[in-house]
Amino acid sequence: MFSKACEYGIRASIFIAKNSREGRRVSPREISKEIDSPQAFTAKILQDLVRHDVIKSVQGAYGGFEIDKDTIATIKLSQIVEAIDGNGIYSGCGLGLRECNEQHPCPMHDKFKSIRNDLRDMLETTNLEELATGIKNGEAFLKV
Amino acid sequence: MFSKACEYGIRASIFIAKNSREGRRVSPREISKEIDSPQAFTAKILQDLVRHDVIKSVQGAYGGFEIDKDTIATIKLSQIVEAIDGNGIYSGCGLGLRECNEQHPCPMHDKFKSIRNDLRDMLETTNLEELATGIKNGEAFLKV
DNA sequence: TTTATTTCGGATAAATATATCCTATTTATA
DNA sequence: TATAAATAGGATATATTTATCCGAAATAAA
Repeated sequence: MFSKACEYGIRASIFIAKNSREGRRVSPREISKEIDSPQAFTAKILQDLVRHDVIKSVQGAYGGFEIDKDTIATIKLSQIVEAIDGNGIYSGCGLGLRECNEQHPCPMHDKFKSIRNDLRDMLETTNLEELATGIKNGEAFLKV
Repeated sequence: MFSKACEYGIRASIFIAKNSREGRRVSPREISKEIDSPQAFTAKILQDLVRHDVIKSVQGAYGGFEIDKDTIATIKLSQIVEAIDGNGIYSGCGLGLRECNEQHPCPMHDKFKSIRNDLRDMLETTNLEELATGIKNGEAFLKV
């Protein structure tokens, strides 16, 4: 469904959100340890998310990654997915046709449309705040 | 969502189904032309579908690919997807956790579950017969 | 100002997915 | 039986994704 990079990116963002709420900046080392992902690769993805204004980085000693406390609830999953995988997952054709729409549909078009829309709605209505809360409460996990 | 191989595989299967209904066997050359896919690569995927008993091949002169007329309506999209991509798309965790279930859920687990289930239902209740009908009636397309 | 720590970014490697090429094997028909 | 046409399958090439390594730049604190 999502690329590895995107999976790591979402998990990392949730972990950063949880720690930012507690006022803690985190490093790629700590992130990759807590979400069980390759460190250097995860660092690249984090830089990507910084460039897309999903998270913030602070360079130099005592630096790390963080998210402004008051924006955590405004960051939607769709922003992370679009930053890393683009929006093809919920805008492209399920059978890979370049042009697929009501006027020129692929055979799966109608059946696929509702699933794609549900996926888009879910990504656009889920924010980092609620996901981070699940982790904090110990109801959900970021690894294993 | 699906791999290129899987997209080609579904489109090819629909094209074969449409032609088999009309009693015509088709070659990889004709298939790849009609679904706009790379010929040799498509041929590999067809062999895969033969091994998984989704389609049938007839070797030698006047051979080609076909589907028994009476089984066309029984072949579900899920069979094609599983043959090529496996069932990870609607059984795995959205965030890539090896173990993700009610007892040990990822933060997206509940929200993702319904979408995954809808996708699985769609793939399991859609058969080649109905998809081929759309093509035959000119209501749907396999390329562009 | 020096040092230790940390992100940034380029280069490279490894793994996987996608695509092509060529030959062997099969088989209907002349 | 010979031939032509077709799938089967191995070898290889290319592109993309995933992953690692290393040095440069930034920065807080000693």
